[in-house]
Amino acid sequence: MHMIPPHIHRDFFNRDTVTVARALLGQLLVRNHPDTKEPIAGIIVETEAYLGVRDKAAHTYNYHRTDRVRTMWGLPGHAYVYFTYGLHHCVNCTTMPESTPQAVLIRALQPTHNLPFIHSMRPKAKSATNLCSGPAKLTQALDIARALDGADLCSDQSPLYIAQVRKRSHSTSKITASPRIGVNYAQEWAKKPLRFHLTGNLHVSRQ
DNA sequence: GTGTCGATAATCT
DNA sequence: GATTATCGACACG
Repeated sequence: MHMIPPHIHRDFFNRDTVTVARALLGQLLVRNHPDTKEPIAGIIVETEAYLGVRDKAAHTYNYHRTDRVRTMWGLPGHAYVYFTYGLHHCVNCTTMPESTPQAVLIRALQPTHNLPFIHSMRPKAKSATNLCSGPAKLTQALDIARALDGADLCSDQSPLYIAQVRKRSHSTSKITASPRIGVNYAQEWAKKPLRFHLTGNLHVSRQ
């Protein structure tokens, strides 16, 4: 595509987590990778809110605090990257002030920048809408792993950051809310509408 | 298009 | 030793 807009301000993340999850839709996730001159990026089209110590689906439920989730307890606007299912990485944006361990999981991107790199990392993807249509697909596509845990999302010098495409108050597309994916163990928290996606977008993990 | 199932290892009990 | 904020392959039709 074309020029990448400026990086987002930390205040953006220092807000209610559901507000951030909705406001992130339409913004750009940008990866500065040492092996490629051009940034790799895509529009965020699907997110989930994880509401910290009282949310039974959150990694920080019941004040859980170990090395893995250290980043979630820190400042807003940082990448919380975790490894799961023995195979996959997923990336979150931390929200709320320090010591309020909440985050937004990025679940899908619409690729916009450096498509050759994305295709090289996802050689078996059968269609353009299958490149980044899931939380572990997009970390494969952008080569995001545990080494990026704690990266500052509010600097264009960072290996991973968010660029602000639209103003926080101005919505360009309709947003659909639905239950989060893969959290059936979380009892009453499994049904809450904490997943958000751009209505009708073809790059989401599911409609 | 749908559904089922195995892979695989860090993390926590 | 059990669990897991997933994916891709394969079987259907």
